[in-house]
Amino acid sequence: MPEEEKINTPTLNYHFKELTNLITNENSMSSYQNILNDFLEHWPLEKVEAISLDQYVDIQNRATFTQWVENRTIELGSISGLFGSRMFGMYKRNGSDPLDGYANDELYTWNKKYGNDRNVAFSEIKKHLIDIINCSLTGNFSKIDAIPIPDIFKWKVAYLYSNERLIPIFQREVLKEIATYYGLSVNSKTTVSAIQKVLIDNKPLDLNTHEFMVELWAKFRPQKKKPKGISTPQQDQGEKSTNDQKRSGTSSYIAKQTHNIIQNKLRNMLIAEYGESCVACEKNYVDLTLTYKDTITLYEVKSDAYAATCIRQALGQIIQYAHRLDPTKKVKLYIVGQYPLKDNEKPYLSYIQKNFKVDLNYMNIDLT
DNA sequence: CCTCTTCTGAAAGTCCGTCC
DNA sequence: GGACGGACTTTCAGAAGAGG
Repeated sequence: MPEEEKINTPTLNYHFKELTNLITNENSMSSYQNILNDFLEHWPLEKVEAISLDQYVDIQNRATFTQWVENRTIELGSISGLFGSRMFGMYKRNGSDPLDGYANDELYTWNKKYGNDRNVAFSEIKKHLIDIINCSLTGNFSKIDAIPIPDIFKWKVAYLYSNERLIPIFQREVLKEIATYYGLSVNSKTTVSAIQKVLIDNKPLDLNTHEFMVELWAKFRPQKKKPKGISTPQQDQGEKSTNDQKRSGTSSYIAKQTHNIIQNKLRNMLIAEYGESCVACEKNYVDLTLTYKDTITLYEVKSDAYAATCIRQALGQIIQYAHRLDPTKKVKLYIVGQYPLKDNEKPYLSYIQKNFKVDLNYMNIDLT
């Protein structure tokens, strides 16, 4: 077929929609961490060690391990539709004919290499599954490459148990592109674990695994045209919509709204005083950056109702942002909250100012 | 022997009919 | 309309074969 490349499959679009929903609807209970915790509570290693075939794969049963990995954790990285049920190693047929080239009995279909008998084959698959989990728990990812379970499923399982030390992207093509982008020369012998290592090594400190995955996926997901250089965090993204929720960890929807309102208001104030060209929004993950004469001022906005808490939350972040700035420039740091410092909070700030050699200050933006 | 080509099987990826 | 699952297609590495 000529051409013009096939666009995203519905599955992949669905995947992306889910991901962005997950990031934007922070008030929902389904933060990725909740989903991950939920999965790990349901399927600790001990339970997998005792798993039966019925608990592993079944028809019309959302409680199975494979359902959990494929569908109930879809927001953490989709493997749906990429290899059908074959990726599980063994699946239960739903009235369909035995599958050519595979071993079949009256109920199940599985890869011949696992054995001729259903039970032998399943215990083989189970052994591999436990291997994957053990390797993942201990961070021994390179050993996972050789475990004979289809890649797509294998690495999703590995991700779930990896304590977020793997990036949940599983399509070989996409992985290959990302690795190439980061300078790894990829050929058919390049292992997934090697690519994963490159991804992890390139994860910005400011992003968690999930946020980084969303960013990579937005940039590299299969589509008609390669989006050369979609917006990167280095670019000023202009005024932030207060409805447009960007990255963030665990903060609530309300908190996020407040954060954006403060950020926009401060941005407008700075532009009014210094001009638009001096003010950058979300540059290098910094909420606002003011470059004026020989001084760079970083503003980290926090939405907590107490100035001291804002300072506590922002301190680590803003110092990390500051350390990579041009050392020949003067650097000022501002932590920005909604409310002024209360008298009993002032000693906290004074203590930091006295004991750390950074030009750190606090300001508040009145929203009323 | 060595190198290049062809063959082959497994894995990966796509398409599409069925069912709900 | 979406999810599922099976048939079909493509890709790729290794084996086998052909030719020098």
